[in-house]
Amino acid sequence: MSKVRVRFAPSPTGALHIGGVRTALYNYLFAKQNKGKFILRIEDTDTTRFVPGAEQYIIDSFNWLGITFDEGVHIPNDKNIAYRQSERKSIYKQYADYLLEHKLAYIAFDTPEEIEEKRKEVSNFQYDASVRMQMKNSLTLTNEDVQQRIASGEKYVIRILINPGKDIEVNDLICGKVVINSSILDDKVLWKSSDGLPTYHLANIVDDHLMAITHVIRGAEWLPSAPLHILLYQYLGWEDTMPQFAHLPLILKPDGNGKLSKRDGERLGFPVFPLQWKDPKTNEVSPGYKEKGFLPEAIINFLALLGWNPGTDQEIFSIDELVKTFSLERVNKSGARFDYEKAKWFNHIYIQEKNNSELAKLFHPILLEKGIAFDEQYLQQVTGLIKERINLLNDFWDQASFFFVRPTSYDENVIKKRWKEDTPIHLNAIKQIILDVDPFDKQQAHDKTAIYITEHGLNMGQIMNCLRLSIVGAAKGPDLFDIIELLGPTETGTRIQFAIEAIKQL
RNA sequence: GGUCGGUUCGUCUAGGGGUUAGGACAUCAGGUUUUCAUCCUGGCAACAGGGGUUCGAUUCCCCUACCGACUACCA
Repeated sequence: MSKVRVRFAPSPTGALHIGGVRTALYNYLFAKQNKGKFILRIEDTDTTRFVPGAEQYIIDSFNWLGITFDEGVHIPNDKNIAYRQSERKSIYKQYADYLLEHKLAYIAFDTPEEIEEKRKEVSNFQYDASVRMQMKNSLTLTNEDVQQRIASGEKYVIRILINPGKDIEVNDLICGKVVINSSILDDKVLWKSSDGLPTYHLANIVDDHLMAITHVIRGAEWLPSAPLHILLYQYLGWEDTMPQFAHLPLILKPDGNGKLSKRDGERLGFPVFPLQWKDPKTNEVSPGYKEKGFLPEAIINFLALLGWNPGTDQEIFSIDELVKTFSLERVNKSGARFDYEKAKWFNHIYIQEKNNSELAKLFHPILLEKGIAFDEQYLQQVTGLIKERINLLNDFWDQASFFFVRPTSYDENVIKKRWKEDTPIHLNAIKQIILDVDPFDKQQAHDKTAIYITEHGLNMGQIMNCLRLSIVGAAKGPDLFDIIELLGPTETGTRIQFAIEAIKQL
């Protein structure tokens, strides 16, 4: 068997959708597993939908995710091969001409408006065998007429000629054998003279052939056009090297019906793009997983399991393990609903797996943004204390702000429930106890505080919570004496003082 | 409308002619942490419906329902 070569071929019409990321991931895993090549090809044959910056966004996204390519638009190659279809423009026409010569395609002059009109007149109008002899094309017009129209600059398209009544088999690696009758296919436009560019169908088949693609792994929305593609391989005489197809199930909305869309993310409050994306036309900004505080490894793991499973109970997979374990055979046929909660759970797991110094680095941007000066050693210690309490990197500030700034407010519920008239007296006493442990020792400070509380016949929960309140500002956070140790006795004393003053005012 | 595909806990899924239908997320309850979160333990919770085939169907076959994709000079 020839060497595995697969491709991811997005259209630069906007940000890379999470479903596209999964498609690319499965291609990547398949390529790596088979020691094959993974190619990034940009399918920009629709000039009207081209969005500047989209291609770079796609590349940036894969860089962040750690999904790498062997060939592609962003990788220089010495053979001077173009991986952007707009730059391969000159390649396609000859294949359309070949089809024309062999009477497997024909020239059609019907304008988009005329066809639109037909669609209004006739319900379920389809440009196919049933109507093509009533249309303006090289099948109905004389050769001279056709030549003259072309010479005079009349716009035309080249359509594939599909003979009705033939069963076409798609042997899909995931869906199995799917049989479709050619009668339901229309004579699809392959090439248009208006811009000299092929449509998706032609460009895709020509490029896959020229790039020696062995497996086409793509979204299930392509399954209905697979028969057309197979026909094209046959027409062009490339049947023996035709790639194998694998159509991936769709990613569905978390609620309701239909496939996941950008709007669902906005509506339900989660990203659908890897990186933040600013639409150059509308200036609308959509959040990305990165900005939300996700780790790329977590996204990869989550996406890998959305539509595929190893057949075991294992859920946590490194990318290397995925490369080893992944198989197209175990990809599901049915669509999978997107589950943001589970994505967050994966992220939580991956955060725990990082060591403190790695993780601390990921918090730098947050502190920088807040304008907080910090000591790396200190940050790493804080990280160690709070890491198990967060799901997203962005939860950091919520869980750790008090390590860097004094509380500016105190949780009213805690005050109401715990703060008594004599609380300040006892807190002052405890403050002194902590200050007196010199050099400071966490265990000693704790024990002496506990002794004080029992000796005075006080309620442990009440006093400890008030102490926490004055240091943290709320009833949350890691072990109180761990916090005190990091903050230091002096800062702790100051905070107790501040809290007593502030709460007195209330 | 037509073509194709799909349907196991709320969600992702395992399983497969005889199982207490398993796991994970979410959720609920206990425990730990004198806080909150984590963590641990446990609970709730599913084979879309109807016909076959069979001693026996969630599993195989057919039909129905529902869901989805596609049906462009878009990809």
